[in-house]
Amino acid sequence: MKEPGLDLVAEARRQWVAHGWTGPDRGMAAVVSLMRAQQIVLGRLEEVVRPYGLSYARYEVLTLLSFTRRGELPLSKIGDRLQVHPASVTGAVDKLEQQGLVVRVPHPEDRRAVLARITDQGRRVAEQSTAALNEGPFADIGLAADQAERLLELLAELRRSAGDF
Amino acid sequence: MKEPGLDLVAEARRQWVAHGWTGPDRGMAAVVSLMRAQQIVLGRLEEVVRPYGLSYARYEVLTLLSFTRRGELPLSKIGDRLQVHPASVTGAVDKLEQQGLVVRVPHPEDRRAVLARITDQGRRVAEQSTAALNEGPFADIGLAADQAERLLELLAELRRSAGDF
DNA sequence: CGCGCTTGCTTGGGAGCCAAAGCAATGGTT
DNA sequence: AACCATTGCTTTGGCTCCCAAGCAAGCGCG
Repeated sequence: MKEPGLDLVAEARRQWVAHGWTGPDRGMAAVVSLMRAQQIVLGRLEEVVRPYGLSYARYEVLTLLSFTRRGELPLSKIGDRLQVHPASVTGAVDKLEQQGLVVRVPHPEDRRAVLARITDQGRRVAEQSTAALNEGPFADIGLAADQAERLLELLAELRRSAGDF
Repeated sequence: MKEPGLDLVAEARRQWVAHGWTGPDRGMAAVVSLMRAQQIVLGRLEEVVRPYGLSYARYEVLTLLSFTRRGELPLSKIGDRLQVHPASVTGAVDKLEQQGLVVRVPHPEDRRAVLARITDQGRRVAEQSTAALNEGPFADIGLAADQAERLLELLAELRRSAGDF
């Protein structure tokens, strides 16, 4: 047994209140919950996707490409859509390229830009890993459907108020 | 202006539905929201805490220590409470130690164990950074109080069903 | 007693993210 | 046409997290 039975977030919140920090205690608890939940969920995703030789970050890139008309996108667009730093995109594409799931091709009009294009093998891997995610973590995130929907709304509200869209 | 006005999560969900993946689309959207929200929130926290020479990870360690009776804890306990890998704790304590916010002292009974003890300076930094967080991100996470509370509950439920406690 | 499993920490390596700097190509301005 | 700010990508370096391996100390069992 390694289960302390205690909710660490509730524990932290009690500390906050005990120190007289009532008010911020709610936000603190929400923040800590968020971090922890993300950690758990991401762990699951990585697990599911690993057998396909992917990390979740690279899975996102691959899937994004598979959704585009021509299967290609400038790296900058990838960064925009996925909300990650250009350097991260470079790294992900490097790895995907050396795995043969993507190739870099020059942009036909803008010689500064580079397109990442998904390969046939890349498409196969994208399909398979998506299927695995759809059957696993995406099918059940540990909440009832209406709860998941409500969570989604609250997170959207949080993101909205942070200017995410 | 660089605001596309579009919610990228809603966009992804549309793609899912368009591909006939209805059902998992909800979980997918919830997961992606969660990741994005965490990214946003963590970014805020790092920002607030940086002026004190801390990262959020190290802030957590420091605060945890400040809450204990004697201001010290074996590294293993820190890992348990914060739910992070032992190697991460070693790294965080290394850094805190070289910043003079913490010292390593031998465990009086178990010679394998090492205690991290917060220093006076560490306490000051912990206080100040906590105050900053309490006035900033913790006071307002971008949701009304009842919404934040509801979010907290949903995340707790998610964590619970993942066996987090 | 002593062998062996467990526990506690550290080290080394991989991967991700970000910030800042460098370089090339663009494109608007004068 | 010449200039210079902007854009697109890469590189380097810092930080976090994890895994796996290594080593020391504790503990339990025959």
